[in-house]
Amino acid sequence: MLDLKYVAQNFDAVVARLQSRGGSLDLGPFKSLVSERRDLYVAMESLSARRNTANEEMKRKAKEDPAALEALRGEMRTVSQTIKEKEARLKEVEEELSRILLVIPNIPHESVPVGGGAEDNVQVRSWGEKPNLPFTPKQHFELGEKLGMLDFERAAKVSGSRFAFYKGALARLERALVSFMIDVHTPKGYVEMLPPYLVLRETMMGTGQLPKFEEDAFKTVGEPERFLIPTSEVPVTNYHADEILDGDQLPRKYCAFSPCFRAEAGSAGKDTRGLIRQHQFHKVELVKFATPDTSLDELEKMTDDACDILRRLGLHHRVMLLCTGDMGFGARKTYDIEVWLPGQGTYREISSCSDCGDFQARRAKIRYRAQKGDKPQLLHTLNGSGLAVGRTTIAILENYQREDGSIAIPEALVPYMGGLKELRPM
RNA sequence: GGAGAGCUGGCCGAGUGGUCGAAGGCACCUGACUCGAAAUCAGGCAUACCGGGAACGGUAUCGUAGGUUCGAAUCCUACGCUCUCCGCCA
Repeated sequence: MLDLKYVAQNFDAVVARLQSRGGSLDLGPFKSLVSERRDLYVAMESLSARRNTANEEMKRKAKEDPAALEALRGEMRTVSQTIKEKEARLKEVEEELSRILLVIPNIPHESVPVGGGAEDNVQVRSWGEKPNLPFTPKQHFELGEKLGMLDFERAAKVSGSRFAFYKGALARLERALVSFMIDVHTPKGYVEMLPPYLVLRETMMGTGQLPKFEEDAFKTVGEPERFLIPTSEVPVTNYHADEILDGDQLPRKYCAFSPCFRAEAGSAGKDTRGLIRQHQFHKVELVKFATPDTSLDELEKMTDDACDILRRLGLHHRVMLLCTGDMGFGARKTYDIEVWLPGQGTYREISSCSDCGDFQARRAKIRYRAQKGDKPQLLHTLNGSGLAVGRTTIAILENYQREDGSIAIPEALVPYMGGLKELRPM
């Protein structure tokens, strides 16, 4: 959420910056609501001040002058009534304002290239090379099914489309990747976290998934309603909601494994085969809480921490700086890491690392105190996949495939696989 | 799910209709004392918004939302959360 005062004071500049993200932006009656809000506050405050002084008088007159007390009581009755009416209107105005503010995306940082979509993203670096496979590489789902280790048909029977059963050594590989990733991150200062997978509406509001993207989330029935997390960014970022952290404890770094649940509304027909786009997948997420002056630097480090996993697995990848039109709702700057998939013959996103500035912190009320005695101020939140586990499994299948359909296991994972060095049909 | 107790400032905790933004303590900051520190003493110390150059003044906030009242931390209603006991359960 953007700062009300900031938007009001820099209205045209803000609108211009937001339009670079593309899409429609309707700030509606924002400006008139802001001035009405202000007028209401002024009126209410002077009425309240009047009531408070009258109450002082009444305390005294209660004993000395019962007649005057009655007169005052009558007057105050109407004053109180007026205050209540103004209060009611103010509530409406504020609700309307926050309805508007809550669906405004973050303002892109000035270092973000302006562009309309993925084609305007800028490659900032790459690592490794495409593997030189002397045969026509297969896609991961074909490899997985031939191994007898991926079963989409039975998953559809049990759960509908966009689900999968992993079996045998491939299930173990997914589990091994989780442990491996966490073990790489924690020595770098990320505190391991196992978060709740169901969260309240206000938690989804805090990180920006709601109110705008409700159709993307799975929701439980019954009271209170809860949402299946689309990423552990949601519970972990909100872990510090309504808190004031000490400046000398920043940055705080967390690393959380969780399944992620996404309705994938609006992606009908996209990536329908295989593991690329499922309703449920695993992710190891990195979350940081940083001071405003360090957050961009922390974003660079976080992106590199995510890349480190791919380097250790020997997977060729590139880092893309997203343009204004391709960034997520809460981000002010985002790097996507794209891994090379030989079977698909394309790069696919395997991680997305974002600096959200104070956008989420304002929603979730996460602040810090730079020095003892200083005023609390909003901190900056960052999050990034480190990595999407299912897509890492895909990358291993496609990059380490052999002509006979077996899969070599990257050396770094062998200890996590109990010494197993390859996947063979079961 | 049932019964009971509770929810007050960074923390602990007093406060049952006006004198309460809220005693006292801890923590923290400043000053005195000290070579320095500890101890002690004095003072300060919530957040947000509005007005003001500032000093300062105003308004709101005692789990949340309503209600009663001229006036609510205090009374009433609902809800949430925490703790204890019982039941159930991986």
